[in-house]
Amino acid sequence: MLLRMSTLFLRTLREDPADAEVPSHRLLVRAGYIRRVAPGGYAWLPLGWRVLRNVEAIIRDEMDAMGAQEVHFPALLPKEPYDKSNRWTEYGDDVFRVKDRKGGDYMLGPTHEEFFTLLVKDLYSSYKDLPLWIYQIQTKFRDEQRPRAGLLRGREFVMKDSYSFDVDDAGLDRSYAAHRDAYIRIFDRLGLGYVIVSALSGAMGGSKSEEFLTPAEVGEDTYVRCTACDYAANVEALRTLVPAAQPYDDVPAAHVEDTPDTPTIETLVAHANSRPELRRPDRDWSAADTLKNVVVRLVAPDGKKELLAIGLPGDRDVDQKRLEAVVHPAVVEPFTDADFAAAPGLVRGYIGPAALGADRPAGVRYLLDPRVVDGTRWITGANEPGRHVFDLVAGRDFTGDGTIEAATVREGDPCPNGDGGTLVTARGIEMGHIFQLGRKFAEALDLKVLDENGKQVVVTMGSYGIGPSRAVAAIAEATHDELGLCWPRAVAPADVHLVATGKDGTVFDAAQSLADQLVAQGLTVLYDDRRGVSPGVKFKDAELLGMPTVVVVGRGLVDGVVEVRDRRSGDREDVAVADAAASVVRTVRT
RNA sequence: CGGGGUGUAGCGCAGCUUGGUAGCGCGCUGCGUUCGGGACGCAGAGGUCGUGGGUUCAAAUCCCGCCACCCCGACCA
Repeated sequence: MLLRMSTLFLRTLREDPADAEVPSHRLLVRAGYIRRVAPGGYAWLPLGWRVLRNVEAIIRDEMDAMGAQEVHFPALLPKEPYDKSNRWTEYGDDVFRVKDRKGGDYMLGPTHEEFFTLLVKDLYSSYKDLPLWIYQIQTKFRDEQRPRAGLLRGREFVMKDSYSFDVDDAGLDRSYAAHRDAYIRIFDRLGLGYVIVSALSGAMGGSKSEEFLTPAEVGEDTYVRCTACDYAANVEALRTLVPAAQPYDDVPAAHVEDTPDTPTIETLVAHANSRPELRRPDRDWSAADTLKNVVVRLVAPDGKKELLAIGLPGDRDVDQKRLEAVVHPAVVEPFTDADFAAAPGLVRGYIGPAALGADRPAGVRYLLDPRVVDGTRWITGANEPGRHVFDLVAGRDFTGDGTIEAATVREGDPCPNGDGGTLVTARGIEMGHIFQLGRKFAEALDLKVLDENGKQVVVTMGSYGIGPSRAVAAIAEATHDELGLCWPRAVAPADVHLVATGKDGTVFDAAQSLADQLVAQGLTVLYDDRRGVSPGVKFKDAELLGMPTVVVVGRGLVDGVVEVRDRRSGDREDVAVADAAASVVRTVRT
């Protein structure tokens, strides 16, 4: 394949586009790989399209190799199957909905669990047909609240989604493991670093799930990993290490104290430490000795509202993102001043478990941070202004309705494996997500097969996604340098960028001849055959466009050499013209 | 949805405070020179100044409304 710069549909920009912040977005636009056509929607230009197709080819290759079969669905999907899984409601405003001329409801597919399930139900009815793995590479639509960073978060994007169908849980485990292995091979081939982290299943429901994250500053996911073991998790899915229950026989009975003007944790701690009779004998009070109770309102997809109180150590906050993830598909609304005014039982700044215990206001659910185990003693609100309770013991003086993982995660927190390791945090781009769905969709849509005893059994499923369009951005993000893009060989739009410099016709003849030889060897060559364009412009473009190998035919030609450059390292080497083709082919193939 | 910002030529921007016939750089066209690190000269093409209304002899500029986009906080491949 030969791409000629003189006719390639490409315009590189000398300056950064004003609306692009993150490097991948900036460079992909500047280098003429993509153009924005709508918020969260991009046109792929020839070079960008080639990269996307290269990424897809690697994914397709590994999916086929593992034994999955490619199919393709419409993006325009009817409502009925979504009603059965309840997702027509659950998706809320996150999807595009359209009506046909007869008023029929449709959704632009954000993912396809229901339809794969129905297709299998359509055709299969025996355990002998399973396991089955089918996938597609398809355009998905989500009405993101805020598209950003170019391809990293679009409203229209490309996704490879695959689905596994098994007759039992052991089969699902095998299907999940097979996909996990295939994903590892895919990300290895794409040439970018990744971590596999435990994740929440979120909108998909189901049990086990893991994400493949590429570490990146601009990533939207925060994850933790242990310094001592291989534990890694999205912060949303982090399990807090639960301390052992503590004895409390020698803890005095809870006592209410006047604590004027202490509406915040800081003022409360300072006050407690300033009163000799309240001081601890061994050390100062700290924020971690207080129990903070935060009230929020949950709104379910069907509009039902519920009050949720969260009790957590005062040195931590409620992490909005973790909370939303845990209560999904409900959304979280703050509890406002007006709400407090309407709920006299809840005194802002002084809410304590007593108000949330047996005689709490109707409809309030009270969940505790996992660290609030039986026997822990707390300073907390007494449900009236300026008063707090001391020595309130969990399990003795109050209990919650359960626990909730919603507190902020900090560097240095203990690893949930309890091996003494501590957690460090980092950010990453979600490149892939694999789920054990279980029987949720099969039950909703009545997908059953006969087992070997002739009995009807519900099929168990997994779903597995990779975002190829996001991967293009993530690879650009991970590999670019200050000069421009810098593609790994596996996905580069061309193997070689061949630059002819000067005005001498013999230079262009030699370059053309070299291009022909490389193409004959099966390489894709991006040939800068533009006449009258200065060498500086061509070199800058070559660096911006980011082919892994750059070959310059120019002033060295009179001495019988061409220059071979490595884009990433910047290394340059002169090679005899006669050996150039063979040398470049060797470089590309190793 | 909350907060901040921006809409002027294909791209990046100035002009707006203080109203007076729309400008700069890049890119683009023609001719000539140049040719290994974003060359130069000359001559050109290209603009409903986001949009609707208002004030005024006169609006990119002042006033009111609307729209769009970008960035920062809560969702997902």
